[in-house]
Amino acid sequence: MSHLSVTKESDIAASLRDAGLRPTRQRLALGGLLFAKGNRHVTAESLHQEVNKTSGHVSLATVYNTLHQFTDAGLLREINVTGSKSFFCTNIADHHHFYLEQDDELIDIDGENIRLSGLPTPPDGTRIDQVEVVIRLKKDQ
Amino acid sequence: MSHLSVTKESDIAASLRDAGLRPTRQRLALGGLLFAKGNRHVTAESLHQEVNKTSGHVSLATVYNTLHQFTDAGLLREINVTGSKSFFCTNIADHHHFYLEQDDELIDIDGENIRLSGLPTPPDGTRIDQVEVVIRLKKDQ
DNA sequence: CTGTGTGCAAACTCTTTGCATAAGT
DNA sequence: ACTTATGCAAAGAGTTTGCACACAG
Repeated sequence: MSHLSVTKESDIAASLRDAGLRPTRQRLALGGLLFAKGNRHVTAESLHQEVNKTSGHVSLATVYNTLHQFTDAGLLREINVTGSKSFFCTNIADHHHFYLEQDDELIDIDGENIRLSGLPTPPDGTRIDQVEVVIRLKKDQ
Repeated sequence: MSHLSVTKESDIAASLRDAGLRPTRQRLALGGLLFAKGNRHVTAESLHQEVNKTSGHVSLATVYNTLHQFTDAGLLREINVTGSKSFFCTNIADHHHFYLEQDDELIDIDGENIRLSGLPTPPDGTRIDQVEVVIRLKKDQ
């Protein structure tokens, strides 16, 4: 339950504590990469490579664990556009995505711009958890 | 390039030939299951089990190959809602989906009912390939 | 100290691939 | 006959798990 563009390490530590997560070296390193700059879209693999180039070593298993813990804590959102890997998105506000098929890359679309009308009512006994709009883009030619 | 609710085996054979696919026993069996009844959502695994209960044996690799060939031919649409497996949908008209998280199940939403407004223009050099709306549903309580 | 967190390697799921055999035209 | 399709088993990608060791409070 925190702000998104937390820059100072102490703020990240506080967000982690709020989420019931001990601010370990690994979590601080990953949180630093994820929340320092603006909105980002990472995969476990891409974040793993990044953290091991900049901060110290973090194992891939820990990257997976941490991404899921951050997601459960509401600090990240998980997005699935391809059948294989998952993206994790640091923008937890209501928003949608362009997906550049050739580059396998996501681009945020601000949520307030898009309006959906004519949604049918969900089946009985269910409620809407999330509305995901993915606009797949192909490069011209 | 064909109709969806093809019932007769000869029609399926014709659709396959139109798509440049030889009407083999396996493709006819899978096509029969996919296109005989109304709109369906299958996974490779579910279709594999189904075909091996009803028609003769078809290997899982062939089910995968066939699903992709049918998709390339425009007879199916591939949908990704979870990071792991893919769904294949026999409804190739413009439409969207409810996703029942607890049951890992898709439900069609007719495309003409939903209207999206406020879509930003795609980045330069790209064009919209497809707009996918997935409404994730949770069961009450 | 005590309980969490981490790293490694192995396991697991879904999917793709290589190659010999079978089947369609 | 000639070509394409199939089946199997192996390999591949992405992810998860079990367990011993390390670290935070």
